[in-house]
Amino acid sequence: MSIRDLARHLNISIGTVSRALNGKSDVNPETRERVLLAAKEFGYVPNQSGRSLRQGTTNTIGFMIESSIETADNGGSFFMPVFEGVQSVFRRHQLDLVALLCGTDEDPGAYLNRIVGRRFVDGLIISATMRNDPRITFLLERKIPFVTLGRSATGGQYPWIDLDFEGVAATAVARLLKFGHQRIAIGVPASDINLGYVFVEGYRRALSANGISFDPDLVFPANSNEEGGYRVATAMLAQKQMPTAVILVNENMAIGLYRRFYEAGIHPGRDIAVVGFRESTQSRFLSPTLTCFRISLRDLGIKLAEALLSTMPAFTSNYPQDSIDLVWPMELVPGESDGPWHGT
Amino acid sequence: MSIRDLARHLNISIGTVSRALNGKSDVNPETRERVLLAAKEFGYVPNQSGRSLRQGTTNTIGFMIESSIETADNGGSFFMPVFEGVQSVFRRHQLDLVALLCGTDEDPGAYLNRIVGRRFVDGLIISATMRNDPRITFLLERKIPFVTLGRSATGGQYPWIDLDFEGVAATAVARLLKFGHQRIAIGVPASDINLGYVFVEGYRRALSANGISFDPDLVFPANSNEEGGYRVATAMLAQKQMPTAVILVNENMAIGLYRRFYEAGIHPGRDIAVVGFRESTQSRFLSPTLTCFRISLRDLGIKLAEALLSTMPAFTSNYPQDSIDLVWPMELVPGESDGPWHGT
DNA sequence: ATGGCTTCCGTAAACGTTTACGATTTCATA
DNA sequence: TATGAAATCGTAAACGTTTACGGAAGCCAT
Repeated sequence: MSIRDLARHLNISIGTVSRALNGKSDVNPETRERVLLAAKEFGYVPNQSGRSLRQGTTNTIGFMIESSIETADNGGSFFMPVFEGVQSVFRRHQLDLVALLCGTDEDPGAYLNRIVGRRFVDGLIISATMRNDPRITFLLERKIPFVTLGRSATGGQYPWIDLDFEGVAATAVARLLKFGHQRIAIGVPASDINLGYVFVEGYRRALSANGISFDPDLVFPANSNEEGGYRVATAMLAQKQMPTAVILVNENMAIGLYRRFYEAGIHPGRDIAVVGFRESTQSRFLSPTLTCFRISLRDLGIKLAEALLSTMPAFTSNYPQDSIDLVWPMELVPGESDGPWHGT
Repeated sequence: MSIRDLARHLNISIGTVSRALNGKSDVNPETRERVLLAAKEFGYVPNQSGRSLRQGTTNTIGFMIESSIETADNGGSFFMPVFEGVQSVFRRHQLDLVALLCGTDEDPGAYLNRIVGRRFVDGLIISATMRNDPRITFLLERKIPFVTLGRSATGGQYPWIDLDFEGVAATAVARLLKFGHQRIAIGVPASDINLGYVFVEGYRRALSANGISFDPDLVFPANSNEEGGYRVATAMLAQKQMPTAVILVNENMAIGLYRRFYEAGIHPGRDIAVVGFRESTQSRFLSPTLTCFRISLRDLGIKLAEALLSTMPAFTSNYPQDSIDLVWPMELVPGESDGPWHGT
């Protein structure tokens, strides 16, 4: 069922059919009606390859999400709602969104090169941004529209949206200090992911703002999953003077940390204060429920989509290019996992 | 950088370039060498649209995963590893894999129609199969190669791979009976997803095999997330004679159930036995650790890919079509969440 | 020397669209 | 009636590939 068949059936030229379907002005309203009707009747859907070839645009956007061993187990819970939000915007513009997962056995750069080289997508959303991210320089020099979820130290002019990890760390520190805690630990990702730097930077600044000196022994790098949280707790227990509070970079670490403390007979929320990121269905059902930060991932996705569209020539009129760099604020949700310090 | 540019630069025809790149036999080894070298030098990657248009095949496979509200929070942890496995197979055949997430505000049928109509993919992997799944009949009549993750009651001839939920339920029941439990509850998805039927069927059969009559009051339908587990526990607590054991369809429900029992002062593993599905990083770090079932999701993905390839004409020679319907066995991993019954 | 076979390569058509351009008709206006 | 503008539509080229077909050259056996 090609446009040619449709034209033959209607006894008009394929050019007219195409114009009718694409809403061009120079076509009789009556014939347009006939074309649209026939198209619906035969279930005609334009062949994307033919269209792409002619227009040089594929009408699809790629969302590159990581699937590393480290985060494979929990990454999905984060990305799904974001994806939803992105898609809700793109659908309005007839853009299809596909998720691109680079396998762990393939180099992300090579993967990206193949995807981009094939002219597979018109634009890209990049996540899990590294501090030095070769993907960014690659896309910049190829002039492919993209937006990153997570800022980066990589140079160049490109839009990004980032969660306010600095603010999260600062808020958590301030809260714990107010509770009377003095030795506040922090669990950060061991990888080169940029948010780790931002997170610890916020932590450091909040401490110094309150006149507390930064102690590198209180920074615990770990994988950002349950196993990492378990290791953080183990490391904390091994210290001469155990911290009385800990801030974690996600909720999966909290589960592992809870476990280790459970084994040691230490009760989070009573014997030690825990603040995590991010509020989720899980965080509300842990025992104790986790003090964490709320964010609408769907809204985040919407913003991401809009930021990307603002850099794509065909859409830049609808989405002005002002202030596309954005630090996403988050609201603290108190749980049972932290509270006043009543230790020695 | 098109094939034409490449040909011009090498002073040969574009036909020869194409043949050289595609490994056809009728091309001088020496010129092939030159072509390959130049292609690499200029970073030439064939335009997928042009290729698709000519060949009628897109070299991409779609993996349709659901993103419903219910499972958005935990679905990712399941799919990511499966995706990895699928991709590892497809990469060997130069096939690109993309994840297709149908938004919650769009009808899955319409979504599929658009994707298929555009000739976007050569084949599809369908997951979260419903008991009556219109997607299946649609793909069958369109003759699009596909494989489903999860069997279905929908008629027709198509390959599927399913986890052995029937076996899981049976094994769990047998184990709990051996522990002396008599009133064994089961938490099942409230939706029309097919695995719910299979799950409860295995439960029912295992009971009758052991001479225990099936009690519908012990079947608790719920959303398969933390909140659902919480509700199951609440419903259990409300019964005159509370069940002494419960089998859950996933680990997220276990977290919610744990929470509700925690609030009621009831300790899973001591006061009530819990068996969940599926072993994950999480299940090992819950307190108590969850008795559940192990499965290699990556291997599952590999099998899915092979099953799909066996139905695609271009690959059917490498992947024979025998026995593509597969029930995936799973191994029980004992945890702390169940044990002998020492109640009244 | 002729014929036939092999090897290698160029030519051109085809895939399904979109769109610039020109042709035809209509219609109001001078 | 002649003229020009507006409305509508058909024609054909172009996008980047692949591939069927045929031609040219080289080689060997007759």
